[in-house]
This record gives sequence, C-alpha cells and structure tokens, in this order.
Amino acid sequence: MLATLRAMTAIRHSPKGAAKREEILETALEIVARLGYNGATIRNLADAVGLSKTGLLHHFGTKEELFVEILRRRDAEDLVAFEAALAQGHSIVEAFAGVLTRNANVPGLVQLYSRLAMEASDPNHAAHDYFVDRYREVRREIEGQVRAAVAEGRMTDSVAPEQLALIFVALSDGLQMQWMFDSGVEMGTQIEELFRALRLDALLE
Amino acid sequence: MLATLRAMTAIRHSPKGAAKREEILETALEIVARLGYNGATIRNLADAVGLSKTGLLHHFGTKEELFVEILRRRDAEDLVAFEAALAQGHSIVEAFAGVLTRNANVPGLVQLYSRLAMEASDPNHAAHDYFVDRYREVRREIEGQVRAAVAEGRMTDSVAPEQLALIFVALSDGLQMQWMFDSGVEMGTQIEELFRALRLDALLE
DNA sequence: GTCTATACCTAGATAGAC
DNA sequence: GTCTATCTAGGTATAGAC
Repeated sequence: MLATLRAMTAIRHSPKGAAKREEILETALEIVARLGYNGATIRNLADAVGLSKTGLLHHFGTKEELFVEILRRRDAEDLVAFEAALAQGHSIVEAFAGVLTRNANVPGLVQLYSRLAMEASDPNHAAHDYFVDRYREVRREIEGQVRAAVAEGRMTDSVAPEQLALIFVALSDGLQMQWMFDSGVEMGTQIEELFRALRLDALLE
Repeated sequence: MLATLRAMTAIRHSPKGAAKREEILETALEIVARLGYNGATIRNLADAVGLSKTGLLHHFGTKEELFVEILRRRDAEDLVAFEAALAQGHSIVEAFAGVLTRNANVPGLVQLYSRLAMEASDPNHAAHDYFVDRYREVRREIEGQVRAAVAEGRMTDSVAPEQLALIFVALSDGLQMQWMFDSGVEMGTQIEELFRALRLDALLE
C-alpha cells in the first residue's frame, strides 16, 4: 500500500556504495537547482561527485532512475509532512498547501518533477510506471483523508472525494507550471487563497 | 494585443515554400500523434515530407520554432472557438471545456504542448518567451471575459477575475497532465463536472 | 528562396579491463 | 566500484548546388 510514495529502503549496497549514492542524489538536486534540468547531464553530475560517467551510472543504471529515486524520496517526505500536519489539526487544504510551499523552497525540485513527469508521459519511458502509480497513490491518499474528514463531520460530502483528489492534484501541477514561468507566485499561499476565494474552505474546514 | 495567440501571417515566403511549411506542420502533428514526442525527430520529420534534415530546418530554423508554430496556430483557433462559443450564449466554463475537449481529440497536441512547455521553463530555451507571453495572454483573455460577464450581470464578482483566470489555466494544465497518464478521463466533461460539483457554476452562469 | 551533403558536437549508454 | 574506449542518436552549422 502506497509502495511508490513510501521510502524504499536500499538493501543490496555496500556502505561505500550507499554513501556514494547519497552523495550523488544530493548533488543532482543541487545541480538541477543551479544549472537547470538541462544542465544536469551525466557528465556534469559525474564531475561534481568526482566520478567518470560510467562510474556514476553504475549506481543507478540510467539517468531516469536516478531522478526517480530523488522524487521517490520527496514523495516519502511529503507524505510524512502531510499526515503530520493533519495530525496537528490543520485542514487538508492547509496541509496540502504546506507541502507545496515546502517544495517550492527546494530549488530544482519542482522543475525536476514537472520535466520528468512530462517526459515520462510516453508509455515507453523508463519512469512511466512510476508516475502512473504515483498519481494513483497521491489521489488515493487525499481521497482517504477527505473521507476520514467527512466521517468525522469536519467536512461536507457535497463534493465526491475522488473528484476533490483529482482537482487537488491538477491544481498543484497546474500552479507549478505557471509558477515556473512566473516565479513571483507563492504557490502555497495562492492555493489557500484560491480555495478560500472559491468557497472551498467552507467545504473543507 | 494578444499577438501571441492570434495567427501570425507568414509574409516572406514563396507559394512553394508556404505549401511546404504547411505540409511540414501537418506532418509533424501527425508524427507526434503516431510516434510520440520523442519520435518526432528532425530525421523522422524530414523523411516523412521527403526532405533532408537541413532541408526541413531551412523552413523553421530549429525544431522548437517548428513546434511553437504549431502551438501558435492552435492558440489562434482556440481563441476563435472560445469567443464564438461565448457569442453563441455558452457560459465561460462551457466554452473553456469545449476547447479542452476539442484539443483532447487531436492526438499529439496535448503531448506536444505539455512537453514543450516544460522544456521551455528553462529561461534559456528558445520557446521560453513564447510561453511566458502565452500564459499572460490566455489569462488576460479569460480575465477579460469574466469581467465582461460580471458587468452584464451574468456572473458574480465574488472571485477576483485574475484568480479565476489563474485557476482555469492551472486546472486545464493539471488535468491534461493526469489525462496523459490515464487517458480514460474526458477532460472537458471532467472540468464541467468539477466546476459544477464545486458550486462554481453558481458563480459562473 | 529552396534544398543537399558533409561534418561536428553533445549526450546517453555499453563492453570489457582493472 | 570504477575506469577507458567506443557506439549511437539527435540537433545544428557550413558550404554550396539549383
């Protein structure tokens, strides 16, 4: 359950290899932030961690798998943060907006996610299945939280939970796209204001 | 005004060149639909229209400019269809959903748009400015239509027109993303249902 | 203006040695 | 686990033919 979102513990790696993997993942994110997605080439990544191109690929096989691993970890962290915010009494909108805001503050992450997702829309792409699973699981997670809130009387059921999950994800992805072309937007704040303006707060709090 | 969205008439081309340009644009869209965005390489496109790689590039300079030209034409057609639907008495939601549905029925177009937009999020990308302008103009167009509807008493002003424009575009982009991974969704229908479920129809009709 | 051939560069991936 | 060398694919610039 939620296998794609929750952390996948690396098992078959020596301590040295595991450490190098960590270093590569952190460096990759930093390079995407600094040089952009296009600048995050195998060569640049390899140089940054002091490896040859082949040396770097040894740890992940392909560039896509490396990137997917970064996103998998973000998913796991986001899930923890989302559920923690809810546990602290925040509304679903607030918890969701918090995740968005947090990610927007990690330069490169939004770009990495959006770019890779669109490339992976091709069914033959190595990361296609990851995104198919991820979308399904993210929607299911939100839908479940909505149902729980409805059951506890914290939310009306005038909107079908599946639809609400779909719209949450669509808004998140869509706001990120516009944000990438006009970074003045505070996505988290924006999504909260939008829901408030659209009277969704009445439904959701 | 709306220079990016409205059709740009080609001026400095002979009849022969103009015809070839048309053939290339139509073929490119067909190839994206059949082979996917990744399959739409310069070589494949050139083969399909019976030109050498350089011969094809002669007409557009770069691959990106070719793709942008396709999107520009779609924008122009969409704008016409959108305003025509409004003129026929449809609501903004209906007119907007109609455009979405129409585009979803042109295989390859959604993929072309989404892929190119994300690649162009890099400020150095050749198509970056096109998308910056496009987002601005699409929002402005929607915002203007909303204001007009408010002025005529066909819509409440409880939601700021700018915010409504932002959410329309975000929903559109976001739904397209999920649609690409789960094409069972009828985007146009979905967006109408969503707005209805979210009680936006009360605001918008 | 339309188009070809060639040559070049970058990027990702693979084979096989150490 | 890491390297060197090599392969492939894709995009583009140049020179020049018609």
